[in-house]
Amino acid sequence: MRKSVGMSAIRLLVLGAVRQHGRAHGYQVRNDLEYWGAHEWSNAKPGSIYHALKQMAKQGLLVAHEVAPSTAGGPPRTEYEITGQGTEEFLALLREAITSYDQKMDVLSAAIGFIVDLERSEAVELLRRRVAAIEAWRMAVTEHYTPEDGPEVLGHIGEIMHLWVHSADAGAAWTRGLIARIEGGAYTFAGEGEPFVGVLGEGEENPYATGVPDPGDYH
Amino acid sequence: MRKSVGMSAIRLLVLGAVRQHGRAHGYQVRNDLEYWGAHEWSNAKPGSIYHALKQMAKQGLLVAHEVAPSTAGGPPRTEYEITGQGTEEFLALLREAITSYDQKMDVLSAAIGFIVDLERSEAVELLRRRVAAIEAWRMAVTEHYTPEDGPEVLGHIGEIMHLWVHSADAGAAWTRGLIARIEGGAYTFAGEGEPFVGVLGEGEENPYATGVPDPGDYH
DNA sequence: CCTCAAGTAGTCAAACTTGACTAGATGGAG
DNA sequence: CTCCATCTAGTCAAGTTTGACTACTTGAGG
Repeated sequence: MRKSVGMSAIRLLVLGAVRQHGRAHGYQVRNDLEYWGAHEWSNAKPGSIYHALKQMAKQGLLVAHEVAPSTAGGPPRTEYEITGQGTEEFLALLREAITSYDQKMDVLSAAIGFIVDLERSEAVELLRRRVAAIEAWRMAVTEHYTPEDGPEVLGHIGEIMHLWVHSADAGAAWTRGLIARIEGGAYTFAGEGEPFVGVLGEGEENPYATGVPDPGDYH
Repeated sequence: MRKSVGMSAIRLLVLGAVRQHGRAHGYQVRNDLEYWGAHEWSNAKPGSIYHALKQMAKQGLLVAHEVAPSTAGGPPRTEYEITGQGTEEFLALLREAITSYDQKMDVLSAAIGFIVDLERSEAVELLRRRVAAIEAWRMAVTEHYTPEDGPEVLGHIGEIMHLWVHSADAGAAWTRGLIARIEGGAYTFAGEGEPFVGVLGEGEENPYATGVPDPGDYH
């Protein structure tokens, strides 16, 4: 039994991308992630992607196939295939990412991208647990950081807590909305026929590759 | 003129903590950050803190003084003092963190902790710019990711965008609230007399050191 | 006086991230 | 035909983060 590795958006993204293709090389993963806009909301940069592939291959979650020179220019490429253990890990990461509240939006975002790989009922169940987790966190944190001498003693430092609670509430509201949409029949989940295709076909162009400026540029 | 280094919560936190003391050793910084709850909402772990201190000393933002054995047990310690360049960098980081919208809440949180180091009018001005930046980002992103064939074509992937926009809106709302409170006279800013003391005195105990479980534990 | 838990201060290797870089193939302009 | 911009696919060194570990001191209890 392998020790579970810490949550990270890249592992989930890369594992999920390889899984959707069955077999994929790094550049393909890189393109999928760009198609999903993952470079906007996560640290999905080339180096991290190739590193994750190698690492997970070493850990037995993927198997690496050495493959002949590229069919479309550039250096030869290595293809990766997901293993049984990799699939287990993927599902574990996915469930954990949806359920737990750790205010890392990149992890949640990655998980939303794969949520349809679960069955509809489980997705709803996990999202409900998420809401409960957020509420529990909120309660613990407001109780703990409410000084007996009144909130004034915190001064402006209290604003930080306020920010976190505010955005936890926003996260909870969004989650409830998503639950409602899913229960209302939106999207196609596992075992419900023709799944939504979230990957680019061969030679298909990516309409979202460029154009959204880096958020950091807004100032 | 030194090239500006990428935004990171640790650099801002550590620089600001040293600055408040005038002169501080690593363990002191570590304690301040814990007092502010920074270990809850940022990667303020021992290794990162000591690393940041050494790094910034190497870059001339801090000067390291080798100091005699600890006065209170444990190994000898190194004290750090902020330089003129360090102060400049601190203010630059602070202004940048408040103004720009990069959806990294840890950076913003750190900045809020130091916002009273600016003058009230500048704080308000920067926060207004922040709101504008969020709105600009929101507009760019909604326009760019709205397919001509209607939003259905995105499938569940569209939920990711929805999440980001939702939390941007929450961030904007919180920022507006903060602006209102500051304009309403809350808190004590630079040049307004007795500042709020955000550091622990010698031997004073930290009421918030433990007790809030890790967010990841909620699931 | 001895012990041992708790506090003090910091180090370290392993893992991860970043951004720039390499290097071959294709295809269109001149 | 040649040049060069662009795409393909990936590597690499430098920097950063993590969590476990070390080593020393104090002080309370027996």
